[in-house]
Amino acid sequence: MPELPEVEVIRRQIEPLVKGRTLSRVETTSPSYFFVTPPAALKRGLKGRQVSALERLGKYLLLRFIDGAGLLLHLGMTGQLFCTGCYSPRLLSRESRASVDEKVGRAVFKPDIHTHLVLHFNDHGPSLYFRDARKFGKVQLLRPNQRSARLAKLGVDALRATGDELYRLTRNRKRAIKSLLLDQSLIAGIGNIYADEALFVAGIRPTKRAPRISREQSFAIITAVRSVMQRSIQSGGSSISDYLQPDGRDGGYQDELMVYAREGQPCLRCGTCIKRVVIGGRSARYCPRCQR
DNA sequence: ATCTGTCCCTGGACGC
DNA sequence: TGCGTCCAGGGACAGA
Repeated sequence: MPELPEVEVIRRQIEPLVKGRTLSRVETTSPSYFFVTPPAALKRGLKGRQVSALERLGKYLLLRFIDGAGLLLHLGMTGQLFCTGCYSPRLLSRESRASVDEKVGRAVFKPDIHTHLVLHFNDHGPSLYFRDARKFGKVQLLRPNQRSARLAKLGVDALRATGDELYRLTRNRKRAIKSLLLDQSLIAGIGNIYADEALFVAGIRPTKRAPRISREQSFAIITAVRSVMQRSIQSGGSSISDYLQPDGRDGGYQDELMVYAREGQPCLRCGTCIKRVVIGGRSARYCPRCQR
């Protein structure tokens, strides 16, 4: 599922592709929970707008237009952004998602029933496709100077958070450290994968209560968050369930995971069986020996 | 402030 | 092989 590193990989690939271009036509599926802004209003509001930048805020993407308007995107759990012509062997697993391009003999993405938003540009260059099988994603059009309540709630970006900040956040809060790391209003961008991985690297058990985290441990956690995420961005993100890069390639970080999705398997450091525990309704994986 | 439960949704895992 | 059932999981929100 897309967390900060995956969203950042997407941003880096898509921004140069769309910057400076003007939207000509927008296709959508029917109104649903997915569309914070109803499809009809989206189509009206996007047409003719010129892209100035693609920003990332936590796990959100904000497509900015030169007049100050913006298109806010959240990928939820299964959201994917693709560009025209992207291809992947994985796209072949579902016939509806892709067709084999006869000329190049490979699986090229083709919009299907789960492709809820398509952005076409007036230069007839590559289009942008937002596919989301579970519709946990979100699309919202922000008018010029409209403040987004969703963005306003976000805490400091995970790549910019400091050990001091985390230490301050852990005072006077009784929750488990894992649940605190997942709280987007405190630190934005950390999801289940990177919370588990960072806590492993920092050697801290996810169930540990926030007030019991020392200043030193706060620094260790933030350092781990940063290193794990930067390494993941370099390798193209974690292709765990649905995530693919916009050009269709798999990420590489799923092969470097130490605990996430490794429940029941031996710890790669000490051989102890990786355990799973539920914290705040979300599962957490950890090594009982390496993490105290 | 925080915790719990509910909802949104569907593919994949699992049992028979 | 095939069908029914269960469930994960980010985030918004309501209610305790």
